Amino acid sequence: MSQSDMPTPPWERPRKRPAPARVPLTRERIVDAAFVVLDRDGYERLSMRQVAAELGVVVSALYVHVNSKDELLELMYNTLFDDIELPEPDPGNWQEQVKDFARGGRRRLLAHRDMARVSMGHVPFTPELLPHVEKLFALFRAGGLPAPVIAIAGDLLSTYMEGFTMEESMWAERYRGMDAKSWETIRDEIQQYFSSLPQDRFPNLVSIAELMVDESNDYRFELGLDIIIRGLASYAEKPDHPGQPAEPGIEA
Amino acid sequence: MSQSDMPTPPWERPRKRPAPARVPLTRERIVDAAFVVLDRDGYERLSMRQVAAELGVVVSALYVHVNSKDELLELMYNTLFDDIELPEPDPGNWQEQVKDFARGGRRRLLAHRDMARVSMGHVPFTPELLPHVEKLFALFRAGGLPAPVIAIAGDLLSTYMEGFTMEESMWAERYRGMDAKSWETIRDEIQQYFSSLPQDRFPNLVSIAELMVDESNDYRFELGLDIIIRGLASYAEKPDHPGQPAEPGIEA
DNA sequence: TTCTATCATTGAACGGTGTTCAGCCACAAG
DNA sequence: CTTGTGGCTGAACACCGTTCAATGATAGAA
Repeated sequence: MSQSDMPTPPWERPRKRPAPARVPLTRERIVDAAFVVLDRDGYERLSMRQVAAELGVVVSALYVHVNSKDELLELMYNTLFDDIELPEPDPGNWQEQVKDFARGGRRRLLAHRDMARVSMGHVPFTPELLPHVEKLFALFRAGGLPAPVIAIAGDLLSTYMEGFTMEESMWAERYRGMDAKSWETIRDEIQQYFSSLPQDRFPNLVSIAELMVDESNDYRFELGLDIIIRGLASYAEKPDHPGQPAEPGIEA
Repeated sequence: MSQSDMPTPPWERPRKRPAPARVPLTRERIVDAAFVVLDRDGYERLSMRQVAAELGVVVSALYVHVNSKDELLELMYNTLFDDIELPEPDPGNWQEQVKDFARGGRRRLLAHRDMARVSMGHVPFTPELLPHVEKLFALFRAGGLPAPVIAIAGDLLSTYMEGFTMEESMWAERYRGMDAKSWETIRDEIQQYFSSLPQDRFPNLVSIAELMVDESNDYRFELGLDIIIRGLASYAEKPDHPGQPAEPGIEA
């Protein structure tokens, strides 16, 4: 550290390996540094230059290991699927298994600041992500869902996960750095704003507003999940009662 | 046009009002120009400077009417709700009414290139948008949905709309400017890629893949919509059979 | 040990971006 | 005719993603 700042004395022959000097740059170290920047500064300030600075390196060094910022963001997106262990499909428990998948997804998205924004606009169709999609589809299959329903169920689930988390973190971002007390104040102000709307023109908004502020995000996420799962389950071909595979366009 | 390029002859006294010279800048004209740029160049190239150029004006002139690029994007987002006419709630037809709302939303999102990206990350809670939210909530209310379900149903529907359309236009963007023939080729390649996956490791992916390529986006969107509506309807308090308001966590 | 080839890393540059601000100039009010 | 006022200009600031010639250190060959 401080040694390298000293001028080299003339009698000191340059050593073979002066030190482990620099840890070599790798894709993994770059992704790690990107997460440090993301967590500290947020998505808007996540730049190649900041990542390079975090690694104590000049920006162009990054481009040896990563082709573009887009590619770096994709690498960050891929980490969402690291260490996921989807369970063996259990036909009697597929609904809870699917829910657990979604809960885990939300947890991972919330683990890094603005991660939902990184995730948005990526599709898990890269080769290393396909096994996970396959296992999710297996859960749906175990539930007896017909093929066309499975083909859309993944999108439905992941857009909900990402969209909900996105909204969630947008609010978190807007009031970042507030202590619990001023957040209480804000919450009251929001609630009061909705309550102050003319009751005759916005009856539903007014009556719903307190729910949207009072209920925890966990509860709301869980409820949305239930709605989706119920909708999916309504298409299940019961092993006991086959037929009625329920074409779209036919009302329940 | 060409006259203004000519040097002014010395005998020509400067006229009081040489012409209606410039149409004055307004928020509306700026938003219109922004859409021209968006449709022509896409989201990535939508910059304040490009919008200014489109109006034949220097970039800093925009900031007299618009506080930031973010505000301009919000103005663009708000146009999604222009001229929407939500119908009077019909309890017997609420499901179709809600679907129509979603279909209209998708149509509007697809009407401008990359509009889904603009929309993403905005929440319809500005004062001018609240009436539309109110009317949507009224449809849910007419369907007999309990308050907590209504409070999440809007999010569910809009994240699906935006997420689906987003994915849809990402594919469109990737193969922009291709004629129908080469698109057929691409489609075959995608299908062949999925079919070439090892059948023993990806049985579901392989069997679903052809659906995801064959079925039209319209069909898939409609199916996802059906799933959501069915899930919502399962929470409806039937006027005939009250009770069982269906708390989340209770399986259907 | 010395030379050499390779490749990660540097530093500078290019052409963009959002945003600010002192000044200018046309127009409307007094 | 004078005086504001306010929309517009042009220049500047501090960033951004990306490229590329030159450099430096390392590993292998001689």
